Amino acid sequence: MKQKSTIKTIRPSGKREESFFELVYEVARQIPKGRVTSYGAIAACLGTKLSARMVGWAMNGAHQVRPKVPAHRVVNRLGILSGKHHFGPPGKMQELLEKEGIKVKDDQVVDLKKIFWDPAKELI
DNA sequence: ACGCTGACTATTA
DNA sequence: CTAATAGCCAGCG
Repeated sequence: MKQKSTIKTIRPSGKREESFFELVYEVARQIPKGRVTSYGAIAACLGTKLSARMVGWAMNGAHQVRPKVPAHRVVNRLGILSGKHHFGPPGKMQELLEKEGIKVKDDQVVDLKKIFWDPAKELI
């Protein structure tokens, strides 16, 4: 897999392109500080719960999207920091989470059930 | 237009 | 937990 970025069409300069990604970004920005959510939860909120992969794919472009998207608050259903390697320097994602009060142990969020934020219920 | 890829999830073994 | 399989869908060559 030597694929490079490939994400560019998501942000046409000067034109607000409403795509699947934009919806993911909006939901991700709504995540309260000190809380986390899963790709499946976001996907479910968008109506495409069967396509959690697309959420992760969207997060891939979140780095270049403004305003910044708290992708570090998005983990997989087990609370594992599956996207830490895409965050740039490995360990940065965990550092950000711990900075917000989220405990991370062995690349996995502690007390996931307590800090889990469901967009389908909290965000209407 | 077709095939490949991917930061997921669920199920089965 | 791991490994394999299947489903899902947008973007790119």
